[in-house]
Amino acid sequence: MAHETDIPNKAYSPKEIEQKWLDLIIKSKKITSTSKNYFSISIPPPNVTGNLHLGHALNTTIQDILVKYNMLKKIDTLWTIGTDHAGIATQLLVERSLDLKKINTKFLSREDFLNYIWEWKNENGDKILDQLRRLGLSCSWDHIKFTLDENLSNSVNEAFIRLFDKGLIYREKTLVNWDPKLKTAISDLEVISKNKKTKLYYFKYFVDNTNEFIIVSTTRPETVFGDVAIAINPKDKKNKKYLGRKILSPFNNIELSVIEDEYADIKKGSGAVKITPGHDFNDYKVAKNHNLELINILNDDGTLNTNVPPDFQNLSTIDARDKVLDLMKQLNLYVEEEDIHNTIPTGDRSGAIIEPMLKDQWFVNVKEMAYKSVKAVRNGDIVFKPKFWENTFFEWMEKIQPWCISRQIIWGHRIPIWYSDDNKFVAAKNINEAKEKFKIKYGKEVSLKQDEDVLDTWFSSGLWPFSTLGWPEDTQDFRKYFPTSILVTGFDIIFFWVARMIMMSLELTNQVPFATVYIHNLIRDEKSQKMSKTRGNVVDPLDLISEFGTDSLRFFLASNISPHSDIKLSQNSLEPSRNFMNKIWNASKFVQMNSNIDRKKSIIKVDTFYDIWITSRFNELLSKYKSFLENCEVEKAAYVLYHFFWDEFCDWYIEIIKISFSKSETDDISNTKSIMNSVLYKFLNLLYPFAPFISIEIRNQLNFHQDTSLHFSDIPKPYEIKNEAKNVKHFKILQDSIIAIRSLRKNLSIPPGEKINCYYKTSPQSTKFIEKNPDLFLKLANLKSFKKFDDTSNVQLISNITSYGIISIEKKIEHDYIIQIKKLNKDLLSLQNIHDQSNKKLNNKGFLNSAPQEIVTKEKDRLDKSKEDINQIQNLLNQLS
RNA sequence: GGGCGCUUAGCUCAGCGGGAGAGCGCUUCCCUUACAAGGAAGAUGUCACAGGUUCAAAUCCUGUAGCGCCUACCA
Repeated sequence: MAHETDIPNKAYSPKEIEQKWLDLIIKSKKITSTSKNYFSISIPPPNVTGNLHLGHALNTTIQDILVKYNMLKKIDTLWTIGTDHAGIATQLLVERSLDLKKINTKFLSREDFLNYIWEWKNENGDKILDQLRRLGLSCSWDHIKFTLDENLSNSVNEAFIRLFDKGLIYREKTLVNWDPKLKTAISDLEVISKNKKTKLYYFKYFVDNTNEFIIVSTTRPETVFGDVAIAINPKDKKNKKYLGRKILSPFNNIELSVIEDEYADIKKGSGAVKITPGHDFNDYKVAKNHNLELINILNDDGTLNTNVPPDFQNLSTIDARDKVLDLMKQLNLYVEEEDIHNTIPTGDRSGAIIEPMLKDQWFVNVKEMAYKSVKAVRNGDIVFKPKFWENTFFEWMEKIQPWCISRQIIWGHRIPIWYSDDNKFVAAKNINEAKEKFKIKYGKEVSLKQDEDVLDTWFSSGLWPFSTLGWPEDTQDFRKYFPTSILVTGFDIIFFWVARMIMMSLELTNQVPFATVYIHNLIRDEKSQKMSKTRGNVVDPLDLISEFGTDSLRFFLASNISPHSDIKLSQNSLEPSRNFMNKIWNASKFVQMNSNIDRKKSIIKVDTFYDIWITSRFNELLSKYKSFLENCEVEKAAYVLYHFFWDEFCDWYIEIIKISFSKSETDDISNTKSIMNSVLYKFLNLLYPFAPFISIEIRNQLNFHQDTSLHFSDIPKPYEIKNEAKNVKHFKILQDSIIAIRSLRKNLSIPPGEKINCYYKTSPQSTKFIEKNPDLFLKLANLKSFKKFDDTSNVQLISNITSYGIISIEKKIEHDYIIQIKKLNKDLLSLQNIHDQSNKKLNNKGFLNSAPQEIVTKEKDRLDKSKEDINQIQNLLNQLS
């Protein structure tokens, strides 16, 4: 064993190389083509507070491969880049950092607070973009978008006003999801149901001040102050007698009536349910139907308000619950409690328990928009890949609720609604327009104030594919690149984002936002756990890049995409990709060392059987590669690149041409050198979208391209090949024979260094081919001689069978051929299995009648071949016994 | 509760109607001047289970079991 330190470093080291080419690779390249053909993507904008994680890396690598592939096709390509202002997340983050500086945001004016946030944004907002740049993405880096930029804000206002004018945006006082920690309304999507173990409590409520009582069960005793009724099911015989009777609430002396409603479930709890319409969505509906009043018992911060007895005021709901329970016990109203599993609504950003609260908020009526969106997907105007995601999309769209879009925070697009003192309002882009509109609508000029709230961040994200292109202005970009070609994103934001983009786009532009939605999966750790800071299992892509190189990371991601399962990342996941880069690096070194040819002079003639073979294999690669990428099958394209290069170009082609290079230069040899260079160069073109850094470096080291300031810019043409079939078959003879000899050598424990005599027995055509290329066989199998076996010769043999004939070596006394006998027996067994299967099929009339002719022919050939091989192998075994 | 997906080699996953595949790991041999991050030769599977459709099923259909994800107001 040599020590590692003794060996000069031959491995590919990506670091300097990637630095060297980064600028060139990310430099956006404008193709000025008059063709209407285009390829455009709008990136899922990362949060401005974001930090690069593997999800971004996967998502952008997929997009970049598609973009670079289309650039190779010389198609006019646009990939917009930018960030999302991430309203709540950003505001929270800046709040916290101000808190550290002892600045209390409660005492800041809106303007001052906003200034602080902008300051933060200007200092830190490019971090995620700088990190993304390191991946070598071909985005339009010179036109970075931000959802709060003037143009995009203009789109938001325009969208709001148009939807408002169509009556699709409206204001309503209703129950909303209220985050008491953030003190804002949030949409139903931002509420996460968490399963928790809680208790169900049973209480007595006395009827009409008698001794009769009804038992009511609840998980939220603290809401007793908001109760307005007790509901029972119409079919509930047990409780029916209480109908219409009055119950005096023991807590605030409010009279509760016992009402009948289908909502009450006989099987749940006691069958009687208290109705708290101020803080429960179901109860709210019941109350509406029965014209019940509504009591709000909570302050905006979630504590109990002045509608509850003084002792309970300003308590948190949790404290209030304990206190109510105590009181219940004191009053002898407490019956029992039961452990149950319950789902608790929590805020996705704050983690706080979400309270239904009665509030005035802005909503989008999305019902009709959702219907149109479903239609667009159903009739194929938009296609999901993989298709099964369409079901998820339909399911949500079909039960979609009005979208609450107003948020009581300051970082975001301020709602373009202007109020008069008497609460009349108009929607307008600015104060002047508002005044004009107000005058037209109400006939008077008054002072107006803009709504204090801002819009849900997803409202602006929903416009992203066209707002980034300049909509509503009739810009060149919008005309040229919209609808975008494809959206690449994770399944986790199908509802948040994809669905809303489709709805907004159809409503506002009358076009789909993209033709295809490509949904990819998540990256998890090796135990298949989600990566999260709390688990501490987050892998930083930048760490992977410094350890393995960007190209390795990209190639790893590209080759591990899987429609059905998440990508699992472990310690050595990137090794295969790194090894592949190293292989490419070293093979290129070989090409370089053997490229003493004049490239300009050499005319490529595909002549020798191995040149024909490798170019034929390349053509196959090329056609698969193209069809895979046209279908967004990135992982399959990566697979064929890998196996072409490693298994075919390196393991066979290079090994063979080495042998001819060791001879004195002939025309054939310099021709082969040209082919070798050409195949490598064409391969690099195809590799470029996957591994841009190493591709460009090798291209320039080998002087494949005179102008080093250029990207790769071609999809290579296939080779024109003559006599392909015959020569490919010859190549197969060579391969099979070599493998058979090596196998024999191994089974007989003949050292690799020992030259041996070898024999073959095959058809006249194959014989002719072998005789023409003796040295290839001698060198590749390390033989002393390779001769045609003559039955009359008096040599004893040990043999292997190949698809083209028999390969044998001389039997010697020292050979222990037990292993070889075992191998031949194994071959025999599998041949017999094939034989029996084929025989059975061909004796089956159903098969002969129903199967396609080509399958039947194939089966006959298979049977014949297996018969022949079985005979051969039995002979070979006889020789050894 | 509703929906979706998965179950194939020791591990991670392709294949999705006509001969069971890849990468890693494993066994044996080899530092052969492109590459030991390498080369060569190998071993390894009732394709979850049960029915059905078909001349033919890992592949299509139905059911069962287990796993995962999404979704839902359970007082």
